[in-house]
Amino acid sequence: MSVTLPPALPDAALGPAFSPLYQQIKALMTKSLQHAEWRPGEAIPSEMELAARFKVSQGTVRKAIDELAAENLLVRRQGKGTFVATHAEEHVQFRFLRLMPDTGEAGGMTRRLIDCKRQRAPAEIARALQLRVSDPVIRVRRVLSFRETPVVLDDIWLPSALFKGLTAERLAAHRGPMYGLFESEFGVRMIRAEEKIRAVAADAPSAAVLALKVDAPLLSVERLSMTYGDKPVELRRGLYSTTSHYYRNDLS
Amino acid sequence: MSVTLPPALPDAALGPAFSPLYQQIKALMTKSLQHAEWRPGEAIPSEMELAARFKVSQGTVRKAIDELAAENLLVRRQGKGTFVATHAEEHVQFRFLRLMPDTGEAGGMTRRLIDCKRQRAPAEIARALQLRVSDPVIRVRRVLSFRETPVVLDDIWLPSALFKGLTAERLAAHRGPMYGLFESEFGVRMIRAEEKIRAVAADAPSAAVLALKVDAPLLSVERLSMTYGDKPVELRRGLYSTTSHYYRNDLS
DNA sequence: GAGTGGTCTAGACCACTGA
DNA sequence: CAGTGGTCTAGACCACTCG
Repeated sequence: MSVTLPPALPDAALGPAFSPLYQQIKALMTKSLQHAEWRPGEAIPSEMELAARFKVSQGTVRKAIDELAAENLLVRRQGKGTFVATHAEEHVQFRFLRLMPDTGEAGGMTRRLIDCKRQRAPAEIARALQLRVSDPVIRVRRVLSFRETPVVLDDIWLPSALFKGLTAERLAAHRGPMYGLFESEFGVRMIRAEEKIRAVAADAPSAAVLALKVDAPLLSVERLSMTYGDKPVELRRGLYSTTSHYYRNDLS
Repeated sequence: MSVTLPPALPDAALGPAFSPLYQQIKALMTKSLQHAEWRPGEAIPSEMELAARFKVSQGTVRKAIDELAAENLLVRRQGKGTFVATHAEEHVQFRFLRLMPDTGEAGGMTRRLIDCKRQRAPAEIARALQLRVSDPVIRVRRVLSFRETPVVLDDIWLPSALFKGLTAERLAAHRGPMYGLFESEFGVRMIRAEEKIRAVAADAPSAAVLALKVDAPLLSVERLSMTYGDKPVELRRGLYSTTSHYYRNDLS
């Protein structure tokens, strides 16, 4: 590998035009992940092998892996190897759902599918997902319950183009987190997400599902999830009942 | 420095009992920060100087600094040096306040102090701040407004022992973020915080201050802030109006 | 014991800052 | 220009896992 990149344009083009070697390696490795050369749950080649492949030192590969691990794309396990992160594992189940019960541990949520149907993307949804208006989308509604008590009402929009063949049956049959299904069945891996949180009053249908009074205060959590290259692939609006749960956030 | 630590107890005591050199260096540097040998905004010694002081290689110091920078305790500036992070700077003003206007940029918030008085800690506050019940605390109430519109009502509890001499006058006189004042005037630096977020209905007094109707839905943001050693030093309950703002969170 | 990631070193050179 | 942090290398050794 060379440290300097050939300039894509004459020097007139601005910009740093300098990228450290390990960043170039990181970009190459990200492509291997994106193109599913390495699949979720599998081990990637050892640091030594990668160093040989890219013709750099182990330390340089290491720094690239460090950053990918910091971004939760890879997981290192000493003595075993470096693995592609997956949403299927137990201990990462609640990386995206930040709702905690007032007392006790996270987890123990049960899912109930309400419906799953195809429709045309409304303007607002299309814009968020970078689709054309009236492009086909799949809309999923479901409820999460904690010990028989409904706590979350989710309304999920997915681009049909990426999730061909997703049906209510397949959703209902699936065990484990939804992002695990997306990953294993559709090759769509959620990397990061942005949430916008507001307080709203429950409307009649939502109140009914969540067993609350109309106008009860609810957390509205609008989540836009991105895959590789910051491409948005899911828009989700959750209504969270916070009578015995809270949304947890760590600032640092 | 030696890599192995002398065992504090006979081998019967469990535990890894192995701490890498750079972690030991990191701990020493954290103490220098905690004891104000290096003050917010100032430069710490160069990597070479620290390597000489601790009798390790530059790379080892570097790794320690890397972690402290990742935890926002230090800030690296290429060509200039490594600096102690501070809450006084512009670009970190909104590291802790995650409220964004629906349209436009963050910032532009004005503060108005409602009151600041001494009282005895109620049980719940005492527990969170790890004080004894009825230990003296300072309670501050204030409003944040965005373009003349009140948006946040904060209720803040501080242990009197740490903030001796904090008065309404000093609070009112101060420009810039409150955490900047705590840092420069009281030597208390907020390192990280945990927030618990719920949706609640506005009570009459809160509604009046925020110019909303009674029972309007509000975000209740309960923040526990910690200083070095994860010692809790502030409990804050904010009520956020989310009619034209939202709480932003990034998941990754 | 062989293979993995994790630590540590010493030295070279690069990019950035400011006097 | 000297001094800072940032990158890269080559090699040694350590801690962990598993057969």
